[in-house]
Amino acid sequence: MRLSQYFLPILRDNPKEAEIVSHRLMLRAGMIRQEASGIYAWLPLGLRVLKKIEQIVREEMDRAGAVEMLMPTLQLADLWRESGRYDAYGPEMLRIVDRNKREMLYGPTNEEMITAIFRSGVKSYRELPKNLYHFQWKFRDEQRPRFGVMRGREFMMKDAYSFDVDEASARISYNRMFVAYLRIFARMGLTGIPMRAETGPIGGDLSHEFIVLAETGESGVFINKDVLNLPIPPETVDYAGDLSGIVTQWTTLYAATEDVHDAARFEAETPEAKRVSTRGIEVGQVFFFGDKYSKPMKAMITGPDGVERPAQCGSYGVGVSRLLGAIIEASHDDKGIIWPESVAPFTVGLANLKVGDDATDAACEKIYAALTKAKVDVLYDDSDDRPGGKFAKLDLIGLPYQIIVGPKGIAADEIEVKTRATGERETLPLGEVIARFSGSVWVS
RNA sequence: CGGGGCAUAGCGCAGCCUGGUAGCGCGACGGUUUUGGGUACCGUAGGUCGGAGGUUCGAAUCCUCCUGCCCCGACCA
Repeated sequence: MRLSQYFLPILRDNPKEAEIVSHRLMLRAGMIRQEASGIYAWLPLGLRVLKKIEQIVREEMDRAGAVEMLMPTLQLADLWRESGRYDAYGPEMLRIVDRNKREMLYGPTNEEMITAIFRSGVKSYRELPKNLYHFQWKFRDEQRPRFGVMRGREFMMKDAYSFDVDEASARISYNRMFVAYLRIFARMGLTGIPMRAETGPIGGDLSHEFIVLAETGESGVFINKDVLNLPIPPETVDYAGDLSGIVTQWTTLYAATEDVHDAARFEAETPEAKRVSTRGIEVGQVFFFGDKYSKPMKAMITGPDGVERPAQCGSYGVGVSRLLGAIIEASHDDKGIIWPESVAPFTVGLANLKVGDDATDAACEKIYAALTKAKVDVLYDDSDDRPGGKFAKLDLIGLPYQIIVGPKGIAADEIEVKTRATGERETLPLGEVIARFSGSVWVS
């Protein structure tokens, strides 16, 4: 992409409304624009990252055996009356009346709808288990939106719903999601730590929140720091096999948010030197809730014994739009964002330091064409901005690699390649730069 | 939802107390400079002062109401 054709409204000053670093950087880097309190337009650069995150989640969900679909944002109030939640949900739910005076709502979640869909299509235990998911915008009319996309009113969420014949098999479904979540966050360069969460009236041990550690996080957390070094399940993990060993490994060491924190137990289980008390951002949650919706909504399954029982269900959320904020909180410096390569909006930023100089222009065009052909995402800064401005802009938007082409370097057949994360620079001849980034053996 | 604040040019702000018809920095645009970590100089454009009403000869400025936004707390993916 040529910057001259792109839409990248960089802000040089900090907008006064942005308090925390991820919010400031997203506004300054031209990723989002606020349209109303807690509601954002996703500008081209922000949308690219959102899509990258979505794709990682999709790949891991599919790998774990879940099936993608798409449910609408608007739902009928009557559906929510079936579960009793229409009245139970407070003013957080945005209620809408259509032209025919039908009561509707902008969905804050989809348990009711998925249960209705499921019950119309599945009747027998032979068709189970099932896990259906979608990516969709949700709306919760928060009393106090803040922190940019980390706590907006409109937000993108991946929500999955599992259906099983009994609790034992539901536990297997739960474990699959648990393992998939470990991989999802790791692929984004985050350590998503599963923590004991409140299970509400259902009880049991099948509820975990996945938390990314960050000083600016909204909840206090207490962990045994060894949990940070546990192994992430590999891509080849067998989702058809027994995953309970992995789940046990990740749930044995102490890790809990302040709501469920048990100080006495923390101290008893965790050597003093290993105790860490910090803050975190919730980026996902896995939850088994049994027949909470399937029972009142009569989503019945006939078992092998011929008896009908409500399906045993769980739901599994990932805060997709919130993850942008979480990743930036975890990965930035005083110059700007440092994107992990897996979610970066572009892999390479190509800076032409002297647009109009024949040799520099030609070298940039050659690199741009070669990398584009090799399917490397390149943002080519072909503007006539000052060199200093280009450097600052590339550092701000945080692309993993910068290829810097100027007349001085070209004269010596030297092109500078800078790695954003480390600040490391090396100079290479043009041919090697192209080979390095377009070769199939590229090592980052 | 309780408490506190803000609203003046694209962004950040001054002017308001003590009414006299709007200003600064950055950015944008046009030049000069040909430049390797947001360069310097010259010039230009851009604002119904959030909205409505009121007081006054006269309101960005004083009064009332409304709207939007932010911060602290309670609440939350």
